Amino acid sequence: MPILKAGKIYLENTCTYMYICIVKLEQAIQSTKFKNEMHKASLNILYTAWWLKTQMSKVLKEFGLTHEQYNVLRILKGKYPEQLCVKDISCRMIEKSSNVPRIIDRLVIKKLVKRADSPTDKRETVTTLTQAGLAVLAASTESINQLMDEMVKMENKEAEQLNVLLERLRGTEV
Amino acid sequence: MPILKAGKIYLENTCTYMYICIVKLEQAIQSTKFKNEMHKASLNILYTAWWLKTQMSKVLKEFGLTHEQYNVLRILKGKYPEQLCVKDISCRMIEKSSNVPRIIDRLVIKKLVKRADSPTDKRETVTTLTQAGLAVLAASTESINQLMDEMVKMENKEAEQLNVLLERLRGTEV
DNA sequence: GAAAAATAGATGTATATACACTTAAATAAA
DNA sequence: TTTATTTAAGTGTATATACATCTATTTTTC
Repeated sequence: MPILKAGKIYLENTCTYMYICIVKLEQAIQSTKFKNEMHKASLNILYTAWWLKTQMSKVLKEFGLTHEQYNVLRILKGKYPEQLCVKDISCRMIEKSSNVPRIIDRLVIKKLVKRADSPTDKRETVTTLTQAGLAVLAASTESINQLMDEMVKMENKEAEQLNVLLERLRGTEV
Repeated sequence: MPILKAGKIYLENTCTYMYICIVKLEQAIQSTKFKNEMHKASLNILYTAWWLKTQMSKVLKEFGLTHEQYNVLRILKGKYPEQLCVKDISCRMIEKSSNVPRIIDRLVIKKLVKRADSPTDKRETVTTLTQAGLAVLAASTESINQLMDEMVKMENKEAEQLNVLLERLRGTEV
């Protein structure tokens, strides 16, 4: 049962096309022999993450954002209009070792966020979205959601099952 | 049913300990509201990939290797003693946009691979593992396999199911 | 066979990652 | 209260990513 045809999709928001390309892991990394299913699953996760990131980055580029900058903006939105310090942003990042101060630097230059000294702790700096930041985030999120809907056609039940298995892989008791 | 206790594991190969830490996605990225299960699954994949890479990188560091350098060594091993040109390595990489010439540069400096001009096409350069490269790869692979066995305790059937769902997410007809 | 197009790889730049180190401020311990 | 420890953020460096561009070949087309 085909769930998505390879081909191009049109993103109304940015008036651009994206090309969807469909490949099995074996084709994608030109390998057929895996130590076992678990080893194959690890490579499959790494490849799928790269694939997701690449597709999303293409959309975000239209808005002058990188994947990590977008992640920071979304975290700030989650608590808006509250101001968040660097460590509160860091601990919510998907990739924990991201260098949040420098990502904020670039967002400040683009005037998408404002940085200020914390009134309660002089070591901390706090950051909030600007109006421009809110606008760019809203528009880019719309395109990202559209991309996801077009790109990933998966039953809700399957996605649930996938979440269970990923938690299980990481050893979480679910 | 607990499948893995959080705690430290001992890697005999490098005589080092690694700490295993178990967290659910909601804890890991401090978020409980997701647009839908599919959106949650995407974040879960990105987070799990980062988690896998981080754990593996800690082991590889003992051998002075990065995750990408290790990937190139494994690709070369797959065809050893055949010499591979840059594009043949690139198309087998998990992350396709990796800059293979520069990764090879660093492996040449470490004397883990040899680079030569291709006899058939003057544009190409071909690369093979050195004896040192083979040795480092064998030792590091042993540690990586040990890590995987300790870290990820998953039934074969579950891993199979995970592979099916990841292919389905990417739209591959399986 | 000569000109045009395509390909392989190298190189340059901005951003990000991973990790060590520094500084200033807050907290804990003496 | 003075010192020691911890914490928050920023800085520095090597490597990697994501692109764009350049050069030297090879292949295609006329």
